[in-house]
Amino acid sequence: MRETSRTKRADKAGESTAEAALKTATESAPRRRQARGERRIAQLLAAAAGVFCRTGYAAASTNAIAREAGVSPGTLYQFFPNKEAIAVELGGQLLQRAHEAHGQAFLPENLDRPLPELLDAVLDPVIAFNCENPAFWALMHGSGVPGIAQEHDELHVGMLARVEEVLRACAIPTADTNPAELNHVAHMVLGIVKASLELILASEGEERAAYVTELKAVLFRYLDPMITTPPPRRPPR
Amino acid sequence: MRETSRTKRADKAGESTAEAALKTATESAPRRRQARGERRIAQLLAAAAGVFCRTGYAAASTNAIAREAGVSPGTLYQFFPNKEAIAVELGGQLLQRAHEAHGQAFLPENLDRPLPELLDAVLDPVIAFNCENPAFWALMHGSGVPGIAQEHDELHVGMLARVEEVLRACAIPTADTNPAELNHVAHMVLGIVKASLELILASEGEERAAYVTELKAVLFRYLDPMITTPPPRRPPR
Amino acid sequence: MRETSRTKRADKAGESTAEAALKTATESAPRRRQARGERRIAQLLAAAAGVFCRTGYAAASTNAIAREAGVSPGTLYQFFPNKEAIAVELGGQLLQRAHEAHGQAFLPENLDRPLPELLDAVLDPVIAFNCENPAFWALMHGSGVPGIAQEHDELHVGMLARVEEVLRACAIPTADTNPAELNHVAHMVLGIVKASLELILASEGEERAAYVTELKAVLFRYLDPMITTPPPRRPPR
Amino acid sequence: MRETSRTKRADKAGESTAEAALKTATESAPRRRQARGERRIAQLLAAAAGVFCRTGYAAASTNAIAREAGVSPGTLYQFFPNKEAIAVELGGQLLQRAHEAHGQAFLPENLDRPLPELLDAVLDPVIAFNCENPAFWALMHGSGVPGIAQEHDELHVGMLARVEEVLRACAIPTADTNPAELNHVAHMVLGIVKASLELILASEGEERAAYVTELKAVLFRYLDPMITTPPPRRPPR
DNA sequence: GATGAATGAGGATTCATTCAT
DNA sequence: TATGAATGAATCCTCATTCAT
Repeated sequence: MRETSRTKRADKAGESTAEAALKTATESAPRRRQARGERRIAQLLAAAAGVFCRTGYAAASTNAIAREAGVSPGTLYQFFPNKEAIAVELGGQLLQRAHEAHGQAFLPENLDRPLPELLDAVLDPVIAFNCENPAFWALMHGSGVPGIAQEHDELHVGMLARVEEVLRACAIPTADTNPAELNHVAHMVLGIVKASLELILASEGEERAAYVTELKAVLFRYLDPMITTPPPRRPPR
Repeated sequence: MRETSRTKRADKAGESTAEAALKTATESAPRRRQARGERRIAQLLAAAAGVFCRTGYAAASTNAIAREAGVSPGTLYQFFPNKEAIAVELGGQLLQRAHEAHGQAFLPENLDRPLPELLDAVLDPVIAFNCENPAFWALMHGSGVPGIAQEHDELHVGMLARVEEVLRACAIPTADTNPAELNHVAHMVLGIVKASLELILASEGEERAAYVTELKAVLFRYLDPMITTPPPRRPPR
Repeated sequence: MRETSRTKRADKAGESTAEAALKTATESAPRRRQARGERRIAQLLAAAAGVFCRTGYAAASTNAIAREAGVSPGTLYQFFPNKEAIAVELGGQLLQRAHEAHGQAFLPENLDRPLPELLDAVLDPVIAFNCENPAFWALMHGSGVPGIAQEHDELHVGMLARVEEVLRACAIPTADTNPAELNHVAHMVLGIVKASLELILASEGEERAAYVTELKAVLFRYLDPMITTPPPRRPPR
Repeated sequence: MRETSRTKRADKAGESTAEAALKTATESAPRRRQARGERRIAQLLAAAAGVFCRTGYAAASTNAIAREAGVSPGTLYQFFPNKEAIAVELGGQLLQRAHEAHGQAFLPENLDRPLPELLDAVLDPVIAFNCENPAFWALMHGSGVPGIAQEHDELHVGMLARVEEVLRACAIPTADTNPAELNHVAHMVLGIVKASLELILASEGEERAAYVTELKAVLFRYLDPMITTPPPRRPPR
């Protein structure tokens, strides 16, 4: 009954290249208009990020977002069919960037390193990303939006998979015999990271650094005993 | 101008002594009526707990709570001056029970035990309490209600203090030199417990047990190296 | 659709004397009950007077009246079918007393006195009554209750008639030729009295006395030129 | 936490200069839109005036006002933050016009005229204003709104001052010796005017004219004896 | 595209009134 | 009778969403 779907921008994005070619002649004006549209969207999403951060998704009113973006509510609805779509789009973008950050975190070569280095390599980008995009938490945590929940779940599942992958690569003995347990460990690791992230985001300066150190200590001590590896491990995949 | 306090009962203070005398003989009826009121309150709080659990405080409508309790909206307001008061009362009751559970958890004699037993002694009641009162999380986490936030903070500070106390009792070396670091460790411990609690609450049966075990493992491995007390420890699991 | 009518007490009041006679044997118990009922009604009306005085009729809640009377809302409805009935009953009682006061004010022999004495004789009881029954104004003025409005109108009409009567007795020349004008004068007199009454009620002590004097001065100077009766008059104050 | 002030418009402050530039060419459209808003406000205020007049402030529901204005309740709240603000705005506008009317009434040159002319000069504009703005009474009298009460008090105090000024100018002997008494006289005059105004507003045509005449007669006869200014006066009517 | 007015379904809360005890 | 809980319609107000310009 209600449109849960994407934004209207997606429709334009789906234009076939053929049509795009046809328009090259008169392209300057539309392009500018399209560019302005993009700017508006970015503007709106930035505003939404700010408002969501401050008040949470539920308490954020579309009017507040429009006002923060310096446009009228009508304009907002020119680009997003409803409030949820804003969150989904914003979540998507943040997710995209999160994936990039994580891609950088879970490099294959990291798997060969000793655990402390591995933790540095994986956690630092994740922490950095979250510090730079505080709205990410606000959205992913308890927005209650189905669309977001799905995205969040996808992200979560992805991260779980990556963590499990790392754990498997580190050759935890129980992992081979009991995949369920490995899953539990991965969940715990993720949970610990999230909990610490909250402390990290809430603090700054030296305190923040201290929490980062502490997080790594927790994970190191938790995971180190699980790791069989003396030396000989072969890169996964 | 607005009553923020408990219920609206006890308005009959102005009763003439004559009438009061008339009633002493037949006091059982009023008492039964009062009992009904208490039952309603319990009913309403239970309903509120359910609704808050499902939708969170902000999205919970008083009408929904009344409906869940099987009464009319007006009845709800006979016992609570406003939505917030319901949350505060419920939070207060849960807090009370939480304090009892925690009192049982942080017994002085536990401090002398080896870490694994200490963890069992402390965590088991906390976990049990949270499993039995899932609304506790829903309320304490992000209700946005000032009264609740205060209660939560008090609880949080109290728990931090207790954790620090335990840590200090276990003679963590850094604790003496650096109280700030001890505070960070306490925060981490609490964060880890909370994160795990979420996993524990979201699962059941064997999986839940597994997460409990995992939580204890995490904390043991995190804290054990900090403990000066020399010999008698045996890795858990 | 709604009972606008009298109270339930009225029903009992209407008991035929025959029935009353039948009951004389067992009268002591009922009489006490009835007496208690009367007390309750008096209690409730007193409470209503207070609340109406403080907040006005519209803003007065039945619960507040019951509370002020020290009884439960249910009890209030045992004696009055609805909020309006309370106002009507209270208005009726006050009106009764007002009529008594006015009856004392408009004595036939006063008509023969010189104007200053006449004014004293008429105004003093009216003023005294209103000072002693401040609820009278609160109710009569802008209660918006149809029943009250009617009572008020009756009172008003009655007073107008009496004032006209006095004026006519004083043989104002225009009164004979133009009854409409006489009516206007009566209205003005009443209006002036009411306006002054408000000032009188709002003040106390010497100030109140000053306003009383002023009121009489206004009326004297207004009416004196209209009076045919030639001889001996001396300006007041 | 809540906006008590004017309307919610003027939120577009954050507009980028780029868009602002785009619009300068087509400014007529926004202006027309704004004009529509102004019209709506006027419409709503007119509706409010009507409803307040009929039912009084307290009993007037915002939905009723919206309905009377032919708009939805939401629209009303687009322009006024709450019910009180409507009353305050309406009161303010009426007060403004009242001040203009009164400014016209209390011209300095009037003070030199004989009393009957002075009364004409002062009363006629006041009466005219009140006849044209019947909502003025409804609002100023017993709205119970703090904002209004303040406005009303200011008006009242202002009028008292003006009346006292006039009285002093007319060189009432007692005024010099006893300022308190002068104040009482001013209060009486105002009270008489108000009472008469009620009669005037409630009637029409010849009757209304008659009451106007009567009011002036009352005031003339009340004040004339107080005036020192020697001879030239002629009884009115 | 942009604007801001318009909409109306809800949500919190009150209160006159009724009812079981 | 007295009690106080129960009712539900009505009130003020909000906000996601739509529409005319």
